[in-house]
Amino acid sequence: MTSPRASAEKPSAESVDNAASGSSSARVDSSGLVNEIRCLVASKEEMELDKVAVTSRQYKMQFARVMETLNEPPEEKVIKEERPGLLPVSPSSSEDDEPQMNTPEDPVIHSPPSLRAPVLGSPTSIAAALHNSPLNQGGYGQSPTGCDGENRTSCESPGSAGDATDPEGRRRQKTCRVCGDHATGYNFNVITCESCKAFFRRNALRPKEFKCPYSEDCDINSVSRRFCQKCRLRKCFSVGMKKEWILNEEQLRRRKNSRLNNMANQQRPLQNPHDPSMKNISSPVSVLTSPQMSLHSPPSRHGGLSMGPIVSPPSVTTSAFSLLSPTDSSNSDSPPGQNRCGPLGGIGHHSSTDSYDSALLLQQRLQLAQARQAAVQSMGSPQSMLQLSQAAAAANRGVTVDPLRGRVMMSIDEYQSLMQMAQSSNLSPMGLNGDQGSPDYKPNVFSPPMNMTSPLNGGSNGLAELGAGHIKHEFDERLKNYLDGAINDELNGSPDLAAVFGNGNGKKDDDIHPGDKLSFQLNTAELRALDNVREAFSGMNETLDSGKQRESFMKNNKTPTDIMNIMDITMRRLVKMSKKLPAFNELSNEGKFALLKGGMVEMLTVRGVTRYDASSNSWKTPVVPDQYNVPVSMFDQLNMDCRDEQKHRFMQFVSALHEDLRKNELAISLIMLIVLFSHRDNVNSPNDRILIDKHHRDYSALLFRYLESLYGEDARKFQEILPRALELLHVISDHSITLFMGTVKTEEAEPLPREFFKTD
DNA sequence: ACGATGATTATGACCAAC
DNA sequence: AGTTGGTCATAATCATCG
Repeated sequence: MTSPRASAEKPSAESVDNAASGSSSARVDSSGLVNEIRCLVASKEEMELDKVAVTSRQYKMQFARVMETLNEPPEEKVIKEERPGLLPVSPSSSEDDEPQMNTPEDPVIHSPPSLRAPVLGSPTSIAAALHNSPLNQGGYGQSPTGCDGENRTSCESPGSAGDATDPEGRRRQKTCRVCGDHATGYNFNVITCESCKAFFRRNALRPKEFKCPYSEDCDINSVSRRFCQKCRLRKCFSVGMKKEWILNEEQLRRRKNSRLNNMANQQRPLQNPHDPSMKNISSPVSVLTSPQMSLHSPPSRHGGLSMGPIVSPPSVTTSAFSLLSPTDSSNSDSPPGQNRCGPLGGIGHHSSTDSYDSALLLQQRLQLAQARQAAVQSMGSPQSMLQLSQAAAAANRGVTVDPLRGRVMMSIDEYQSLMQMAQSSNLSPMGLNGDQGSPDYKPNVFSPPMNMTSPLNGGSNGLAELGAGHIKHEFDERLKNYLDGAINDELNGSPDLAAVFGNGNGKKDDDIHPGDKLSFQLNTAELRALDNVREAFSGMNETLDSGKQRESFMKNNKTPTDIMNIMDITMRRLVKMSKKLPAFNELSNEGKFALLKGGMVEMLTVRGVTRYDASSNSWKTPVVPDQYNVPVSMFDQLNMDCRDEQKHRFMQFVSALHEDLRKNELAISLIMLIVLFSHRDNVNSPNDRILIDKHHRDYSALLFRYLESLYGEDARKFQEILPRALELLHVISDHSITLFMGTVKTEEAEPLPREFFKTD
């Protein structure tokens, strides 16, 4: 079912497509490339300024206007102009304000007042909307929809907004992982806003797919989220929201019954609830299937548990501690006979893995809870961050951490036996008493992926030692999501973190420096910077559901034209990624274009290395199903004058990068940024050149610090191999321009890659 | 063809329940 | 204290009628 409203609010797909793909006749060589990249740097909202056919010239003028607005700092004006939004916006008043827009074709007028007023009131609002990506939205007060009259809770005074010194301020500072709006907390496994939570709940289980009116890669922010349901829903899934956690009919029925039950009980306050004769009368639900047991714990979270007394702490910050002490268990906020006694009613079934998870989970939650508590108490202090990192790292080692701060439900017997099992293993419950666990423990949040051989531990890890290799990959993912969120939240709230790497606002040169007194432990600014990088690259692996590029991907025998179209996907995503980088946004427009132009092929190549699968001698990608890989033999179809040399260089580059590096997404992301910021020679502006140099150094340092945090002294070996690898990369890039020459049907190839590769 | 009206749909915010 | 679904208000479109 398509939303009439959504379609009405959408910018014209046609105009956007025209703008995004550009007019091939209008583009010539580098100027065409600039236009192409400009189209990508600008988002759909920007295209919406005028509903006119976008010719190249017109678009340049639009772009100049948009860029003017982009260059203005949004916060001040947004607050000032959106304060009136606190008042309810009546249709009449809004019409009075915008008579010139009163046309059904105008998408703006069809938007709710929350969008209309700021957009029309000032172009700065557009900038605010564009700045509202999860990355750029530094704090609570920046949301353009925050004071629009609809979102009343967001309309605090400027002084109170984003005040990181009080817990409430920190809570408000959470940003939705889907759209970047103000988040309320964890919903379906991910920190989201109310709106995305509701959207997900309503649509995640829908049998029919939405259709994207654009090109399947819509940018989702607090403004654009309504434009494309499909991309919004996909984003929800890609950030880790779990449809399995939406209550099913049975669970809803129980919940309803429970409510009725409670209401009935409240209406009979004088009746003795312990009177067995009353029980069956007052409760429509049998005690044996009391919904209280499972309401907040969908099966997938706790694996479902069988008969026996259960413990159901409502959250990690409260009941997790009470679980530690049997005497405290009586403090459960649930009435006796509900949470602590009685079965679950047969939802799901538990496996040994689940049980094991639960035991570890309890410990790890305790560690995280303590660390979080400490972090809240002394926000931003190195100690608290260290504690948080240690707990997170320990959890990471265990891998089976359920990322939820939700409830844990298990029988007391089960809990005790599993605690014993866990304690008898090497995973000591460090953090509870300051013990840092096993001797080989190296505190770090960004531990290498599971499949990464660490020089520090000789390829083993805590989990393997525990014989839990069968634990599902899903938990790994959930752990990552949770840690990302938890760390980000804590960091976001820290008053000491004003100097965030790359945002140009108070960044201190000494924020990142090897040889920190904490040894290889990453400091807060480094953690934050890595988080920024991770966020920026978060869209790179999103699945591709339809579109021309996907069709190219799905072909069995891919032609060079298909290869170009496939590259187009990555190119566009790389532009999007760049836009999310505070460091990139510091540059002038020309500087941005120069970097993208200069670094695109190199970044593509680096990306290609990470996707290279030696066993099948092909590239595999997460954006389409596994079987649709791209064989390296595709080189054989390319320009015979240079294809063999290029293939050889590529394979050299593959072997030049250590396997550990290739498998580490974050490290590869950093390398790509180093590559991106290594093209200052193409830039004229002295200011840009200085900034580019600085960011190049910063990202290089950050990569080394990151590797150092993983491998200690051994990180130097990576530092030694990188220069040669990057040199090789330059050669590949320099020789790539004619690689597709004479092999591509120009009219069928996407324009963006055609700008980088001569086709005829 | 046009405007008025009610129905339908999607969204977002708030809230109670647990 | 955090997360869930329910509920309501709002806005936009569609269908119908005069």
